[in-house]
This record gives sequence, structure tokens and C-alpha cells, in this order.
Amino acid sequence: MAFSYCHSLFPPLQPQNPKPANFKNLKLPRNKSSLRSPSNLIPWNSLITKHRRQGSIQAALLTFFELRKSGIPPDSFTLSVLISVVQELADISLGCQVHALSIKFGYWGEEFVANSLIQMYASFETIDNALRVFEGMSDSASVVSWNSMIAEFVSSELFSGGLKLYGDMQRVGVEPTPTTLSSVLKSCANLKAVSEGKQVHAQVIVRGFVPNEILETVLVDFHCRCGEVENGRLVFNQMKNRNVFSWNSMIRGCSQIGYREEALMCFQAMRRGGITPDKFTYNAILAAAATEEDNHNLPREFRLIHASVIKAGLVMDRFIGTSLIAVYSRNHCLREAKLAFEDTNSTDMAVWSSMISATVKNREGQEAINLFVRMLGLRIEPNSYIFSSLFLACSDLSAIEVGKQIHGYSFKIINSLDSAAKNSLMTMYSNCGFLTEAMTMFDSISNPHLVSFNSMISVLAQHGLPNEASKAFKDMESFGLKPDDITLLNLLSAFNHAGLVSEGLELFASMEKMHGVKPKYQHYACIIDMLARAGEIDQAIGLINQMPFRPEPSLWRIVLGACGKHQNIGIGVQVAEKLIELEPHEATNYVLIANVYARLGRLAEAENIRHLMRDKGLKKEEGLSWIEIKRKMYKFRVEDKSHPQSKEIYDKLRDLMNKITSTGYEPDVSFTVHDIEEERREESLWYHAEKLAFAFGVISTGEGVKLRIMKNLRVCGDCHSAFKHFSLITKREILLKDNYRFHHFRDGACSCGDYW
DNA sequence: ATTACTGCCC
Repeated sequence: MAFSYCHSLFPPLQPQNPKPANFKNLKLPRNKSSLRSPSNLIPWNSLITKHRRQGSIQAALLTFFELRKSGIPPDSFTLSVLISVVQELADISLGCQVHALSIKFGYWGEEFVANSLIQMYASFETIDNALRVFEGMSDSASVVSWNSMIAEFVSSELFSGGLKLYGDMQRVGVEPTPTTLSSVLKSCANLKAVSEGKQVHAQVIVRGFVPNEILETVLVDFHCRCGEVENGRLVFNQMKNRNVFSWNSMIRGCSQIGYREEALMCFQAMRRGGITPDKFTYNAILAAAATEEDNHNLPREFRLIHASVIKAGLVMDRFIGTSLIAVYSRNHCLREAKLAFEDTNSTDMAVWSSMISATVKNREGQEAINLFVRMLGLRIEPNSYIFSSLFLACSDLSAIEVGKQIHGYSFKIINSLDSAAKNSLMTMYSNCGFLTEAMTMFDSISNPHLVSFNSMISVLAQHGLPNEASKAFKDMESFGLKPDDITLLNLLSAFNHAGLVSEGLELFASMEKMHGVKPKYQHYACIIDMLARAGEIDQAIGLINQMPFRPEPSLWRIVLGACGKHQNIGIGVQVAEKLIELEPHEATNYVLIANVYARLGRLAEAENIRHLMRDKGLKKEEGLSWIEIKRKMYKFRVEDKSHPQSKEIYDKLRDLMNKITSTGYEPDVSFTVHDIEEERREESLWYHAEKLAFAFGVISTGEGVKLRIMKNLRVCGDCHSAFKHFSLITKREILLKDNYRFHHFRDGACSCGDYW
């Protein structure tokens, strides 16, 4: 708005030789009749001031130009008003010119002129200039100058600089005002400088500055932000008058540390007290809701609050919008989050960023990419945070081609991605089977943090590289970083995947002593998985019974799976009974026990279990495989014939199967479905989804090209064996990602060493 | 005849 004002003020510039606006080439209007020409300065100053007070910035400036033409030199009164006029125009080059005028007429160190200049430069967000003026003031600096300067440090988030300035102010003997102390307290709150802030609190009392609504509000905020809500509450309770600011601070304070009920009670008390909540209030109260994690039944009161937000006409507010998105998203209500998002109708990057991140967290990667495309269509510039979310979306979708495209695009938009985005890229490349690229990405992080190392160790664990994971762990320690629970979990999982039982047990036993991390449920689950898969089923069950957590059914399922692998029917049946009692409607439990029987050749019993399952109307999760060819993802089911090239795919697959049969592949019928006739059993193995995906990959790419295949369930033993042979006869590397780990097939062998 | 400093959201 200020700029359009400038345009009406200044004559059009010469098109060939545009010059910046300045005082010299101004053409003034001719109707001077309205402007008298007083011969002494005071009436001029009064007139300029009057115009400014009335909001007539243009008239104020014009009057000043008239004064210059009259030849009367301006004084400090003129200049201080003029500076505040220019400040409102928000034109930095005009600002520099009035600064120059102040120097020219010798008033640059005068208190009022300098104060105005500091204020002006502060409003232009050029703190260096403000500081230069301030430093030039020497003795003329008043408490207003100090306050302006300290406030400017605080609003530039240079909190310790603000505190330092306050110290200087005390040293030169300038007495603080309530304004000073509120800025100082804000610094303390941000720096979590508890004892300094408390000293200031004492000053507030000693100097008799209370009651003062602003100062008390800052005090509430200070105590809450330093984690001492009770102290904040104390200040709040002693306040004579509470306005919307003070209530907001109190509600915010409660919600920030998860006092959800307290926050709600404040909210209600506030409304009872006749104070209308504003957008800050709603935001604070929604933040309280957002802190609740995994609350599948979003409390009714928050739907009511959303209703109030709509009624108050605040749905378009970007802060409210992001809060609503966060609340719904965390509670797995993505549909509602999307509605709140559409209600904002916003082009604000942060709003889009929250929505994209919400979709990714709810595992709707494709939707995240759709949103991104829509966002680009609106010419909203993505930031590093959005890119990070998108990389995770691609990781989740295993969509490497799209991921690379977005990675490439990010170079065009952003100079360098932050380390969070690089961590996401690492995960993406790894998850899509590009281990080398993931490691390169790690190396490109100039100052890797804990999260970067954690991601790297997790990547190495998933790819079955325990030695490399241990090395990364040691590198991390030599970087001076202390491992957290995630680091240790990832390292345990590296040992688990590789079957390094004694290393795993050793690390598990030393977690608390060596690294000060108490094993959590996940650590126990990892070790139990490791023991069970290694055949130490009794030991695994022993640990389940003695761990300080209640085992989830999924833990028993791990044991049951291991019983199948190690053909332990005795424990298998016991565990299956327990599981079916706990979760009578979970199909996997029936499938697992049926597999235990099948592996032992007890096909009739296996069949009975499957019938039982079918009678209950339960269906096992369908096995699916994906392969990405030329930026398109192709999905296959078992015996899938939906692909247009289906005939070619089946021909190729039959050809491949016949070839590997002659190189020593033997079908393992224990992996077949058991309700089909004996003679069809072998053949049904041929058309498992991952084999179809592989055959499609072979006919769709050139010779020797590495193929990457994804699967939603764990790879079956027969496919694992077939893929080893495939890698040999097609001379291709094959990467198969199942829901547990990566298998790199090459020259007839798999990276997992057949241990998975 | 003059300037101006403070509180609550992603």
C-alpha cells in the first residue's frame, strides 16, 4: 500500500533512464494556494506534525518539500517527524536520504532524531543501521533509545544480544522502564535463562511496576516457557485485570507442556469471564489437542472447538489452519485434515507444508505428490521442509523415478537442502534399493547430527550390513555424539538381520551400563525376534515372560513365524492358541500356524486351519509386488493377468522357470496354497506376484539392467530360491525389498546369506 | 512544535 502511495506522489520516471525516487527530481503540484508560506519554522513543523497525526502522509511530505523550497533549514523537530513519515512509507532509499539530511544539518546525534532513525531502521529490519545510529548517540541515548534497540534485538531473535545490551544499559546507569523489562523477559524466556529471568521478575516487583497487564503477561509467558507453569499460574492468579493476551499466554503455557485439561478449563473460564477468544486462543487450544498422540477417538470437545473456529470466521487463518491440520492428522483423520486445509484456501507455504507432511505421515504418498503438483501450479515456492516430506513420500511408495525428479527439481529451487531433507533423501534412496546413493548422500552432509547417523545405521541394517553399521556407530561416537534409543535399536536390528546373535545380546546387555539407555519395548522385541529366528525359541519366550512390558500380539506372531521356520510344532501350537484367543479375527495368525503344519508335511491339519479361517470369513492380506518401469509403477497380484502384456509376461516367466529348473532349482511346495490339487501345486508357485514382476522387468528393460522389485509381505522361500537362479541365468542383479529387509541377488547368491 | 519503546500463534 505504501508503495502505491509513492507512485501517486512521484512523477512517472523516464522509461529509458529510470532513476530511483529522490527529492531532487520531484515535481511538485502547482496549486500552491492551499499552502501558505510561513516565514519562520515553527508553523511548518506544526503543519507537518498535524498532517502525520491525521494520517496524511502525502500532505506531510509535500509540506516538507515546500519548506525545502522556501530555503528555511529544517531543525531537529522537523527531521524527527519527517523520519517517522518516511518510516510509514517503508521505502529504504528515502530512509537513507532523510538520514543523510539529518547528517547534513548536523542533527544526527540529537536524541529525538536518532531515536526516530533507530525506529525507522528497525522497521526496515536493518538492525546494523539501527545499531550504527545508536552507537553514534554516545551520551544522548535516553531510555527510549535503549528500549528501541533492545526491542529490535528481541524481534530479530537475537536474544542474548538483547540481554547484553540490557547489561550495558545498567552499567551506564540508565534506569529501566516496564518496556525495558518486558523485552528482557522475552529474551530470558527464549533463552530459557531461568535464573536471570527470575532476577528480572524481582526487579519488576522492587520497582513497583505491577500491576501492569503487559508486564504480567510476559511474566506468565516467561515462567511457562521455562517449564514452571505453576509460577506462571501464580502471577496470572494475582493479576487484577486479565485481558485476552494474558489468557492466551496462560492457555498456551498449559497446552505447551501437555496440561490438556488445564488448558481447556482456562478456555472455558475465559469465556465465562466474558472475554472473546481470538485466533491466538484457538491456536493455543488446538495445540493442546495436537499434543495428544494416536488418539483414535478425537475428543468431542475438539470438534466443538473447530465449530467455534468456523463460527468465529477464523478458518482462513494460516496458523489456525496448520493447527487444525496437525490435530486431525495426528489422530489419523486425514479426511478432516484435508477439509480444514481446503477451508484455508491459502497460498501460504507453511499451510501447504503441514498438509503435505500430514499426508505423508498418514502414508498417502501419492496424495502428497498430487498436492505438490497443485502447489507448483499456484506458484508457491516449496522449501526444504516440503522437499523432505516429498522424499519420504517417494520412499514410502518406493517411487525412485519420481523421487529423483523431485530431488533434481530441488536443486533449481533451493541452494542446499538442510540436513533433515538430506536424511529423508538417504532414506528414500535406501528404501528404493539405491544403497550407494544413500551412502553418498550421507557423506554430503557436512555436519551430520544424531538423526543422520541413526538413519545411516538403519539403512545399513536393512541392507544386511552389520559390520558397516558397527563402523558407522563408532564414527558417530568419535564425532562426540551420544547414541540414543533409536541408534541402539537400529544397531540391534543390524545384528538381528545378519543373525549375529552373540553381538546382539552383548549390545542389549550393555545398553544401560555403557550408553545410559534403558531398553524399551522395541529393543526387547528386536532381541526376541533375533533369538526366535535363530532358533532359540525357548530363550525368546523366556525373555517375553521376564521383560517389564506386556507383550503385544505381534511379538507372539514373531515367535510363531519362527516355529514354522524351525519346525517346532509343540511351542507353535501353544503360541497359536494364545494368539487366536487374543485376536480371533486376525487372519495372519491362522496362516502362520497353517504354515507350521505345512512345513512339517502335515497338510491335512494345515488344511483344517485354513478352513477354520475361511469359515470365520477371514482373508489373509493379499500378496502384492511392484516394479517401477519408466516412472510408472506396475503392481502384480498372484496369478495376475490384468496387465496388457500379460501373455508375454507369462511366456517369459515359463521360459525362465524351465531354464532354472535345468540349473538346479527345485520347487518348494510347502509354500503353496493347500486347497489345490497336487499336480497344480508346483505350477502355482510359478505365478507368485514377485516372479511376475520380475518377468515383466526382464521384458521391459535391456539386458543386464538391474531390477528392483518390492513386495508387501515377506518373500516366500520358493521365490527366494528362484530369484537366486534368475540372477545367475539372466546375468542381472536383482534387488527385492520385502516388508522386512532387502535381498540383493547376484551371481546365484543372496546378500542375506539365506538367513531372513 | 518534536520522536518512541512492551504481551499471545505455524
